[in-house]
Amino acid sequence: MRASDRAYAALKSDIVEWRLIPGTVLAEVEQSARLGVSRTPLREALARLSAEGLTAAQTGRGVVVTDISLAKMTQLFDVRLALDCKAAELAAVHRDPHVFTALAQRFEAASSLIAGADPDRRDYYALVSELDVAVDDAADNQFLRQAQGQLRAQLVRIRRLAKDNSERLLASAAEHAQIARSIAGGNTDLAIAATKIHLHNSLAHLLASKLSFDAGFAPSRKAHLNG
Amino acid sequence: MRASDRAYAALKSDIVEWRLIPGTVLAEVEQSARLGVSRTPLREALARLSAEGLTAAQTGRGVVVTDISLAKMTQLFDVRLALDCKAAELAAVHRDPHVFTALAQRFEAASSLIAGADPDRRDYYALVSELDVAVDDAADNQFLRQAQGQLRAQLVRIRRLAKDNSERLLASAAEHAQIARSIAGGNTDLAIAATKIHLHNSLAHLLASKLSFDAGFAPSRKAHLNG
DNA sequence: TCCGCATTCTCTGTATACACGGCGCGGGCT
DNA sequence: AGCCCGCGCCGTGTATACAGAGAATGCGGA
Repeated sequence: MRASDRAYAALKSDIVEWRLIPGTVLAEVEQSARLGVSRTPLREALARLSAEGLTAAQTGRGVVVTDISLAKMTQLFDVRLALDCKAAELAAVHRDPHVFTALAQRFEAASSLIAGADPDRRDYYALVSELDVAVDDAADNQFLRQAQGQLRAQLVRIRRLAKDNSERLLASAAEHAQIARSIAGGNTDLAIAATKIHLHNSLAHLLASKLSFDAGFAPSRKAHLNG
Repeated sequence: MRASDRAYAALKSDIVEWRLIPGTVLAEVEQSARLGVSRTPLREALARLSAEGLTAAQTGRGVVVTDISLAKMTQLFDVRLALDCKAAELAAVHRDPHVFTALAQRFEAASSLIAGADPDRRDYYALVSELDVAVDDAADNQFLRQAQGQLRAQLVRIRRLAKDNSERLLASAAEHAQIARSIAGGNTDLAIAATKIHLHNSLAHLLASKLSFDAGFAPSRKAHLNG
């Protein structure tokens, strides 16, 4: 694997998992030393991250990890609403029914995943990713896939803010199961409706979590600067 | 201005204006010599172009200018339908009525622009861009803006394939006027409907142009390779 | 004559050295 | 004592040198 790919993957992982918090300045020499690559591939990695919006280039001061405001989360979900609904619509037309029926069944049995010991619920989120990939594959649209990819990087980072209690996750699983069943049935209207429902509930949950997160943990902006 | 920015702008211009046709291999040393920059900033420019989908990195053989198939045009407009409708919807909510009323009036008087001498209709397309920018500004959504930006780069290139006769351009102007008036009126449903109409007609026109273009000018794939 | 292998050549990927610019700090002047 | 100017350092932006990998071509054998 190329050094620039390793640097990109490492930085992206560090950002979405909050090891590098918003506001952190990513100096080239510092990061290249930390990651064990030279400045050239690191610059390529930073350019890719900036194109995805995970970092932003500040004139003279290098690139900084972007922050996530309430307004941005709402904006993100506005675009997700448009893209995910279109993806669900296209997938419902071109889908292989067996694939989505199988996914629906796994979501309907997801309570075992959610009840598991892992506090990060990796098994459950892996299943969600499987559905995302299946929808992308069925939609078969490279532009849609590309646009979705950029949004999902932000989304994984936002997810860490959410208080993922079992209650919400069980509801989320049911919503995903509804989406998968609708796509399996080839019902575009239903697939779109189910997607709208899910995104609405997800955003509502995230906004509530973000409010309590800001209130309880990082009330001032200073906490973002001493990374 | 930075050398990487100049290289990016020059290459992007060369690609969207068909001076570099699809299939052309952009070797780093060759292009860096042609553009008068060194390989490092050129690589950054190529990376940005590849992220936008105007070029694609082929393992070992460098980056090549991507081609535009009928299927890709349809895919592109599927995503545009989702994003432009969402943009129109958001713009209709947050708009400044005066801005869009003025734009609607200019589109209604656009026959003078279309009747002009310029075969490329730059004045008219500049007006279209003004509307795009106004919608983006009114929608006020950075993620939407980012996704739109990537699609529009492809679109400008596709536009060059279209046989822009006065008839279609007059109809297009009327459709844009309808969109602007709907947004000015704050009517989201109407703005979405007008956008759908316009995109449908645009795609139909482009597909017809592409068919005759492929049939009359580049029937074989060889023409893409000797760039 | 055709297929396969090896060699060579070119191109990418990476590292490093250098230049330019901005920002901060310290000293001097008012 | 406060403000302004200048010097120095750190940071990015660019150029270039080097190494490794992949593809094309040519030669030899079947």
